[in-house]
Amino acid sequence: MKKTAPEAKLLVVDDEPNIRELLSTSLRFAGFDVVAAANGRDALAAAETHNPDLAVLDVMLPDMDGFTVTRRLRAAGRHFPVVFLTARDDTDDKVTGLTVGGDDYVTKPFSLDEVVARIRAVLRRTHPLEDDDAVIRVDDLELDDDAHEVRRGGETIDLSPTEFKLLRYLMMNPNRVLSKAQILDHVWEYDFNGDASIVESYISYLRRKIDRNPDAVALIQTKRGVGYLLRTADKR
Amino acid sequence: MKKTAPEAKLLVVDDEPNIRELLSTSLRFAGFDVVAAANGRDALAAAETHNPDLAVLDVMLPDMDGFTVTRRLRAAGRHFPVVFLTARDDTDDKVTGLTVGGDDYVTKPFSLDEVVARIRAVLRRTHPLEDDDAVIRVDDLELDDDAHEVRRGGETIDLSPTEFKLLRYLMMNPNRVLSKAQILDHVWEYDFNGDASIVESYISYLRRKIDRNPDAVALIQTKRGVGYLLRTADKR
DNA sequence: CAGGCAAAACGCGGATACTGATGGAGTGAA
DNA sequence: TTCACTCCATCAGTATCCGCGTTTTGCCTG
Repeated sequence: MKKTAPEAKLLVVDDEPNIRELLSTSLRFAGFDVVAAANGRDALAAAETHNPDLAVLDVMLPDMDGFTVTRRLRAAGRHFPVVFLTARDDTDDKVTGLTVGGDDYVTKPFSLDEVVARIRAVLRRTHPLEDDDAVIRVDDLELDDDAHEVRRGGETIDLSPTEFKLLRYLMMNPNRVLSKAQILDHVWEYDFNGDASIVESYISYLRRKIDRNPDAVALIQTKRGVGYLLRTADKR
Repeated sequence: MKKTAPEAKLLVVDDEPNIRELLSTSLRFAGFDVVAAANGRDALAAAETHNPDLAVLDVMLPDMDGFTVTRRLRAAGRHFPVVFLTARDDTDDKVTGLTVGGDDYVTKPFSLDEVVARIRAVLRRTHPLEDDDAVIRVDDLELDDDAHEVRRGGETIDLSPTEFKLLRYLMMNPNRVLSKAQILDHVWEYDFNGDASIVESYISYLRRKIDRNPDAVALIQTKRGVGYLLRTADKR
């Protein structure tokens, strides 16, 4: 997994231990420096102590809701951005105002890769200094996260949301075999309980769209019995 | 979001914590340097201490009204412009006279993007030095904020107020996908609690007026499942 | 070494749910 | 009245996921 150049410090706040662990672990693995808290009170204290660059904040906490936490943080002079976690049905209609300022939100159940991508996007917007680009490149393949657009050799390729997330995951890990289980864990929502054959289907969809030229070396390769791999041309 | 080049310092005064927070956060993100106050007394003190370039001032404050605050500021030799926040049902005679100097006013409930635009407009008028232009251009599309006018290829296009605000938001963020939630948060008034499908309607209206030529590449593009995007032709 | 076998991967087709585009009705304000 | 705005219903087009039959591949055995 590509690391963010200067490691940003994140504060993860969720009362469900499973989610908190899941997030902490994968964000840490993504190269972030992670501090976790289980409720609003601890979150405020942790913010004071660690002064994070961004917070991932569940809106439903046992002691106070995420908005209150945010308001108190801001009142205390902490102006780092927040990525809110909300239940899917809260968001569709009611809860608004989550994207004000540099903030953003992700609905539960989320896919891990999606959360990482959103966090990176928010950090990119609020710390525009770094030359950290929204575009990932592998060979003549370009994936632009801001525009949500994929090009191969300049040609725009149209992908469905899941195809896009899958390709992004592959492109973040070029020349590394990714098992179907890994792909499921990162790209699909964490409560998905279908089987891994769905990954085969989506790999097949992707191949049809990005590896349509049968003469060229395929970017997506199968490692039978192990997983899949996105290969760069200049690799051996 | 486009930032203002030389950061101007703003004083935000409102007694409702939510509004104060909402404004502070989004103005800060818009590139301003923000100081906030909850009442007239604190506002006067803050003006002394921080010497802002502009104040955003609620006319209804617990201790004194916004006009009194302004009068005292002026008496103290502070002549920075003020953008007043007023209730929609305030009588006209109260509101007239607000715009006499370089001042302006916005009615509550406001749209965040609208407030930012008005503040920029006032600053533009009072600090004409900066090469900060009132005209946003994307391809052959021009939006003139001062004249409140939109042209495509020289041809003037007539838009309703909401259509105008929506287009402005899109044009301020070219080549970036904007979700319906983001659009609602920035373009609609903060107390709007209808659902996001209204955005679809307005996108549809805009397309009819702006992308009426079916042969040309559409400026407004749909990213299914993600949001909308205003595309520039010269995409790298 | 050839042939056969089984597991893995693939591709297709279809059920189902969802998303977005659009037209029209209702409401309220100028 | 007319214009903006909002909401709703409908329709078409997509996306997702699963199941099943086919193909490929690696391996084992004779």
